Amino acid sequence: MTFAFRRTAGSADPVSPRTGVISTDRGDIVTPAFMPVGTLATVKTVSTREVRETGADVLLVNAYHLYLRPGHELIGRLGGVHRFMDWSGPILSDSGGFQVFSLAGLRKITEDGVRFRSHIDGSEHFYTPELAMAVQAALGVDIAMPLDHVIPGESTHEAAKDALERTLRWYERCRAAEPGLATFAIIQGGIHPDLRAMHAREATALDAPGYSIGGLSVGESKDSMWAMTETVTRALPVEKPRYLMGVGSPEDLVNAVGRGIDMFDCVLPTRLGRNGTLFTDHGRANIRNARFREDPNPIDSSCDCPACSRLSMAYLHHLFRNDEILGYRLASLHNIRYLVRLTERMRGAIQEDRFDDFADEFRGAYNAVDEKVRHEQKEKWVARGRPAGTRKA
RNA sequence: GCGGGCGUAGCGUAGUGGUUAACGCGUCUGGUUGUGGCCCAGAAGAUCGCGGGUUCGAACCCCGCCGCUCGCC
Repeated sequence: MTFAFRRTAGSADPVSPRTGVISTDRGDIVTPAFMPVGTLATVKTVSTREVRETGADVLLVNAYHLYLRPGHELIGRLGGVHRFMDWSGPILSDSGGFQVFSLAGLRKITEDGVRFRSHIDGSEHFYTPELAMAVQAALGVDIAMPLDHVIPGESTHEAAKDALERTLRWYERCRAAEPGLATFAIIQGGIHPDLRAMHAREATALDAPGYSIGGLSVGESKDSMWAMTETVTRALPVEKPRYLMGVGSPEDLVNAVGRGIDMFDCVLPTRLGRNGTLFTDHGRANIRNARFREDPNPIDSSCDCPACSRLSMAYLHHLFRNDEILGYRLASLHNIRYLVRLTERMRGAIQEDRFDDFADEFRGAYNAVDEKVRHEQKEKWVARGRPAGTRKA
């Protein structure tokens, strides 16, 4: 299996924006890249052909979910996950470490692995680094994640240190179990800068094909999220791809690329899409809002997704008001296309060495509407004689 | 025509003498970050069918009227 990353633009500063190309047997991934999430071997509500048309190079699937149902061995017998879901491009799988942490019941973590109960039927399972890798190998993915020990965001230094040391040991077991798989190292450490830096340095010494930053965007403040991201990217080698797991929103993508991140995955575009929230350059728009009832314009006139190129906001509004499935699909496609297009725009800006200007302009326009909404809310409170910015007691 | 039942927010209902009339849906507005389409949070909205009476106090008790509904001629 081939896996290679080459930078195509950007400086040698490890905490600065860059573009690149990841080469795999199933094609190239140009970076910065947004990876649509297809947890259960489906990007919810949309076909792989439609996902391909958004311009996404790579999809994400989840080993924990596919292990529990329908089973990695079954998918293996059917020719692997690419064939199963009909996606010929690269696929990255998450190991399931996060899901064991967030979904499963009765977790018991030992040095060997983690015993947990399925969130589906309560059945008991023992998930080990070796099993996580066997699952991902059976799926036949192009990039794998090691099993990591995920801990709550507010964990103490001691607990975070213990978890990251275990994650390091598990990483070595994962690579030994499936040496042929391109398996990234996941950097943990909670919100403790010294641990983050230490983990990044130790993982760098292991010469991983790429580095994932885990355990962020789980409730910590944005300030500490970006501080941790910088701490980690500063300690990572420039010539390897960096993947910020589970992030993010359009603002997050811009902020992360500015700090040298190359890859993202996030459920936000599809989850928000299913709930009627659409990304635009002027902030989020809730298509259910009454102001769109008769709006003949597309969501975003500069967008080339199926909804924006042919349909009005009034129609999308109508679909959502009636809980029509087509609405979920069109909104998901728009949001994915929006994030993919955002990565395209950022790549252009990096190549032309004007990323900072792009980022400033983007933030100004994207936050303008939020400011307006906040202002209107404040006016309403003031009009009711309530102190601005407070809630009813 | 006679007899019964019912009229409470846009809809469906709760409240049968005691603070400021409650709930669900709907409406309006936020939220959602290594995915269950859910869910969470907040807001607006009611001259309790109309008129009169009893009472310190009425959505609630009494009378009349109006409307809907069921049954019987």
